[in-house]
Amino acid sequence: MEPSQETASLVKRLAGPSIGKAGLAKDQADINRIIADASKGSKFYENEKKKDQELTKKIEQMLKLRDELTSGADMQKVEASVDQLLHKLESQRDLSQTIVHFDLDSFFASVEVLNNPELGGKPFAVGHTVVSTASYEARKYGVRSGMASFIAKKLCPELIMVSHGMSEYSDMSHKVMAICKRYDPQMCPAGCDEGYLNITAYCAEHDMSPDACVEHLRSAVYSETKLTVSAGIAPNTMLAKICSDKNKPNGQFHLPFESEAIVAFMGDLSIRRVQGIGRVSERLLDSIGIKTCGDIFTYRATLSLMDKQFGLMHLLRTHLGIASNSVQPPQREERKSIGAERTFPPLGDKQKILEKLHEVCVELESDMEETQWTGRTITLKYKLDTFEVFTRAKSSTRWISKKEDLFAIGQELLLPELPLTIRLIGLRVTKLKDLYGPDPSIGIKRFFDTANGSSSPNKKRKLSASDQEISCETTSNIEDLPGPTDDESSNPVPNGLEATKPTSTRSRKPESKPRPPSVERERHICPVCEKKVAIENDAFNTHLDSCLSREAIREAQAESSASAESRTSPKQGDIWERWTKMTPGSRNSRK
DNA sequence: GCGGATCAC
DNA sequence: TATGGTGATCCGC
Repeated sequence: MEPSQETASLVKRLAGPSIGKAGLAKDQADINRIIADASKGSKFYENEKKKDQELTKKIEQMLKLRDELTSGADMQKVEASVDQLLHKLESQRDLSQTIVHFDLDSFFASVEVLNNPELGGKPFAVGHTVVSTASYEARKYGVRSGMASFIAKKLCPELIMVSHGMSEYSDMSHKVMAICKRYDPQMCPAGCDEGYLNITAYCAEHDMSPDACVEHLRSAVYSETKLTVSAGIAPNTMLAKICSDKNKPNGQFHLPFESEAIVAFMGDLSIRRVQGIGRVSERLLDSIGIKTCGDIFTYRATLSLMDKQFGLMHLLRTHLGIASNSVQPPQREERKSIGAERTFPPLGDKQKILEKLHEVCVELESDMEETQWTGRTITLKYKLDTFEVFTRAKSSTRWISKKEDLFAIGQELLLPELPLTIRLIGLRVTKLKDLYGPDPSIGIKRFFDTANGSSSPNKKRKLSASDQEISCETTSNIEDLPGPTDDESSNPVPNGLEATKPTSTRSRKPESKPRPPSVERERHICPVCEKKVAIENDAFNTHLDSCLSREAIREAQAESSASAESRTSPKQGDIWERWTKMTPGSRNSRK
């Protein structure tokens, strides 16, 4: 056998991001070999190789830095100071909430089997050029989500490819989410096939153990949809998510709610399993000796010296198994961007490329109209036939949402870059403004559409701070309340410095966790919906606008039972839209 | 504010 | 023959 040219890291990289997340098959080395061979020579392969080599170089530099930092430091002393931090973190551990993460088993594939029982027991995959979901039979061959279909075929020649049935997935997902909401009305969906619940109240009210509650949930989902779901039960979202994988498929896992057991559980857990640590961070950490969450403790002094590179606090919390235990549905006003992008066979002709840009503009306009957003900053994204990705952005003084405007700015950004051979074009709009209202003719649009427009004569006529105060203070409620009740978003890992000093020692219900000063944001309670809202950057304006509009809807409906629904529907829409649009041309049903 | 990178799903 | 789309965040400048 000829020795392969690839480094171990490249072979692993080519196997895709989902490998290493799940348990790896015993013959994973053979599988990786097949994947690398099938990829070899392609532009995709060359780009992956380039990225892999750049990362290797970055690691070399990082190790040099580590040696400099550690050689000049009193490691014992550093360790002692980290141990103090650990002690402080441990003292803040909150085991009072019961958090559940649920996850439908191979969701798309399971729905396909329901609709076409012939597929049962066969190796098949949902997707077109790329595998979205593989059936468990296909996974035995090494077929994984995100894998190019032609590679999946090489791994499993009998593989059946099935195209997406998005509307069916949509229906099923809605059903499942509705069932889960019975156990916590504040359920937070995390995509179409998973989500988080806080079942503390439900268990208390129904005098039920967490295990029984989750059994009940899973059996309800199965009896009402014939879909199986796995779940994890733990004191916070990070642990619950990890636990839901433990007895997959169709199982549940309950982590003991005890500090020692939790730290032991984390001890031999691969660092890759924790949210926010992807393939790159895995390699970076591996290079300094960290493979498991237990290794974080071993190398705590090094991590402390390299806080900037690794984010010490987050890793310490991870080692201890401490994370947010707050579960909240996403808020509409939290949205930061809306965009569209499309891949196509590589094009070099300027006119053809502009046609693609136009198509993207048409789609984006339609999405922005449907979801009632407008924005000021346009970012063009393009991918060359070499798979290299670039972005170019431009901020406008006007609110952009029409395809003509999108296209004009898109062209302005793209034309100076040409000539190029391009395989993907995308546009994204940021600096958003919410236009959501019950009726566009009487909605926010009418009052504020021209408010910030440079073309508008009454310039800067936007709802100012003093305007806010009027509407808010008359309802007498705007005051800094006892601090944020949830913070610590379940968002990606901050890979940077975190405060070592609590800003507050006040304890509160879901979790008492100090917020780093650098992240401290002012929040006020909205007089309408009584939720806390960031006050800066127009966010409060935006929120209040939409909230008042929703209030108007509710009053018009004069139907108290519908009020909760009407308040939450826009948020759900956002999440929904996020995954509904996962695949191009599959919004409706398959062909 | 911009551009590159990383990550989740 | 052939490797997705949406959205978020962070860092360095």
